[in-house]
This record gives sequence, C-alpha cells and structure tokens, in this order.
Amino acid sequence: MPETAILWLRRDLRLADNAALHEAMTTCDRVLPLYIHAPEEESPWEPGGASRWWLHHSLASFDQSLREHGSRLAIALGPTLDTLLRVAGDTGATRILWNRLYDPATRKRDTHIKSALREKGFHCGSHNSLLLHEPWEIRTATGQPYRVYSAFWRKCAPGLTTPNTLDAPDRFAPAPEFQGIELTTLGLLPRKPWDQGLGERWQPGEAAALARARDFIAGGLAGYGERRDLPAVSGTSSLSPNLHFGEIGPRQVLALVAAECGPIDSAAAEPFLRELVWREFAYHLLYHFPATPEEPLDSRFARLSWRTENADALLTAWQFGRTGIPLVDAGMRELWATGWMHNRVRMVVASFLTKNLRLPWQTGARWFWDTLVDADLASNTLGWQWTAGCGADATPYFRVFNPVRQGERFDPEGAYVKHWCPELNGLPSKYVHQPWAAPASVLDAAGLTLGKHYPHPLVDLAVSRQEALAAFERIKTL
DNA sequence: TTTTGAGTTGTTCGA
DNA sequence: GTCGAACAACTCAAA
Repeated sequence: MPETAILWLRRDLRLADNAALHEAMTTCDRVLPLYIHAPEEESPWEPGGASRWWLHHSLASFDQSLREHGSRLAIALGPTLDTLLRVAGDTGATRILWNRLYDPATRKRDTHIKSALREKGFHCGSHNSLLLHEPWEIRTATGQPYRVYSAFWRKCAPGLTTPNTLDAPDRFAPAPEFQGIELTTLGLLPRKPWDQGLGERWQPGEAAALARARDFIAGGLAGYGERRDLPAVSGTSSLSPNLHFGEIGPRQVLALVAAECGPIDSAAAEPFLRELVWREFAYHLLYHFPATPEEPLDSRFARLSWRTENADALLTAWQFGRTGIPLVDAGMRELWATGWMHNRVRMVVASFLTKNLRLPWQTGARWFWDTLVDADLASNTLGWQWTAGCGADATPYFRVFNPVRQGERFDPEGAYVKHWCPELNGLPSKYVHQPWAAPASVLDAAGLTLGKHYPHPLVDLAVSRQEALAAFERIKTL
C-alpha cells in the first residue's frame, strides 16, 4: 500500500533545499503539493496588493516547474484545517508536511492544526526552510532573547559555516488524484492594472531567484559594503521578495557565498552576511515579542504624542510622494511604481514620517505592508520600530535623518531623485535635494515653479526636528 | 556578583 | 572645508 503525503506549501515555493518537500519525497510514494488560500487566517496582516501580485506569479512559476518535474501544484480554498482534512480523505494521505512560519497569527493557527491533525491520527511534520536558526535556538547567557543586534551577530557569526543544502529532486513523486481550483480564481492580481511597473521590475519564481542570487554574489558582493548605500546604483541584492516567499532560502544564499568567497568569514562577505543575520534577528524578535507589529517594544513610546492636526492630508502626501522633500518623494514614488524601495531611502522616508511629520510608525508600516513586494512582518516591524526609536537596538532618540543631508551624501548628483521626480531635472545638484533653497533665477532656468510643478516642503525640517526631539524628551522618564 | 564599556545605518554646533 | 563633542537610557557581555 503506497503511502501518500500532502506537502502543504505556504512561503516555501521552491524545489531546492526544501526540508518538508525532501521529507515527503523520501518517506512517501505519492505526494500532493498543495497551496491553500486562506488570507483571513493571517488577520490582521493579510497580504497586501503587491504581495498578492508576487504570490500569484510565484505560484504560477512553481506550478510550471512542478509540471516540468512530472507533477503539478494543487490549489484549494480554506479554511485550512477543513481543507486539509477533506483533501486527506479524498487522497488517502496519511502524512501532512510543511515548513514553519513565524508570524503570530500563523503560528497560532498552525499549532492548532497540528494538534487537531494528530488527534485524528495523521503524521504531521513541520520543518525549517525559512531561517538559518530557529528563533528559540538563540539565547543570551541568561536564557533571554536578544534585544541588541551586535550581540546577536556575535552569537550567530561563528555558525555561518558552509551549510548542507538539499538538492532539488530530479523527478517529483506522482501526485494522487485531486481536483483543485484554478490559480486565477484566487483573484490575486489587481482588477485595475496598476501592476505594470512590477512586471517590468521583477521576475518571481525559483529559477529567477537563484539566477539573481548567483548574479549578485558573483558580481556585486565585493562592492556591496560601499555601493549598498547608493540608491541610484543597483548595489543591493534585491533578494528580499524571493527570500520572503521562500523561492530561495538563506542556507542556499550562504552556500553560494561560501562557494564564491571560500572561507565564509572573509571580510568581503561580512557586510552582506550581516544583512542576512538582520533578517534572522527580525524573526527572533517577532517570535519572542509577538505584539510588536502593533505595539512598541519600548512601552514608553505608547505615550508618545503623535501629530493629530491635518494628519490625513500629511499621510496622503507622504504616501504618494508629494511632500516637497525630493529624496522622500523619490523613494515613495519608487515604492508605488515598483513595489520596492532602496533600503537607505526606506530609513529616510520612515524617519521623515515618524519624526518630521510625527505620524505613528504603525501607519507607515501598514502602507509598506500594502505596497512592498517584499512585505515581511518580521522585517517590516523591526525596520519601523528601529527607525521610530521604540524597538530593539534602540536607536538613539536624537537620530533624526535629515533628508537633504542624506541626499547630498548618498545621491550627490541627484540621479536617483531626478529619475523618480523628473520635474526636478533642470536643477543643479546643489539644489536638487532642497529646491526651496534655490534662488529664483535657478528655479526659472529649471522651468520649475514651486507649488505648481513640485510642492513646497510640507514641513520645515529644522523646526520639525526640534519638535520631534521635544516629544521624545517628554516620554523619556515617564 | 558587580562593574564597565560598547552599541548598523545621524545631525548640529562650535572650534 | 574638517573634527570632536554632545545629544538618553538600556541591553548585553566581558572583565
């Protein structure tokens, strides 16, 4: 009697180095690769529009590669537990295997599913294919979770040796008979066609993820430390959406780095590996502090007085790149057009929202969640809390980015700003990051009228900085 | 056990 | 132009 497994796929849409897939293939004769659509079970963090776009194409790509390996992806609708039970009944499956996720809603659901399935006599197996270390494996000397990155890094760095990875199977196990639904019925693609920019910028799927990782590690790793801060340059790996959807795993990235650089502790690799470990740190924090997507880790910040007057209009201006601060607007327009923003600019726009505009970091996190193709609850939460100063590795409260200064340092010619804000094309680099400071003759020569072609700045940077510092002053001893 | 020093990504000011 | 100091409070790990 052949044994049948359901390979329950979520954010692990790859054939290579997929622990649950490997387990299914080595223990069972028949394997049903199954994606169950149940976004309401991730509430209140159902995937946003850009994530759904990526998911659609990633599922299509994974189905295609399964077909090339003699199988296909089955798709069904939730509720997940009911569906798993129904499919197991229909197919005679006795094993249900998956790779673990770590966001609070999914953890709660998966724990319940696992115990319910076991009660009914199924063999359940959950595996790790998303992280280098499980969040509970890393502890301080006193057994507490880490709250400081450098200490976390020192703990993890010695373990960054060449990992063992699992090869993709040459041929996939045959699937049991099952009638799923069509991918298009999930309605993941936008009804209004706003996704053209995403399609031009990105290619979801395992093959493209591997190619991107290889290209970056062969070509960009050496200069990463210097080039990663320049938003006009493709100096970063851009692997974040691929990693988020599990089209490639961190062990594979580590193995590629080792193959390229030899010893994994080489100085050339360290700046990039530190970023990979930041991702681990974000999952560590989300696991141990599951309230942090909504609540500041530093509870004093719950009492911070955010701006209330005119908040809606200010938020809208920020969202659509109409703040009158060129680097901020360029970043927000890049996000809207491509579903992605350069990391240096993410920090600048986040600092501007939370400090200069003094709007809650949660509103910024929510906008990123809806618009980023790499929206990841762990990384997004860490990033926003870090910038707002209320999270782990507490940002010094006085660290308020000056978007003019940041522009001058990291986009000195204004190439990035001009690409996304072409109305500033005629400005010399001296004024491209602060058009309001340009003399009338310069503005005339550039054919630029502030308030007409490009907005006046929404706030005065120096004044709003002082207001932010004063607001921090008020909560620091409460 | 207690103390001490360092800590991803900054800015401004005054010398 | 450059340079160092100042700008909290707290976590973590080494001494």
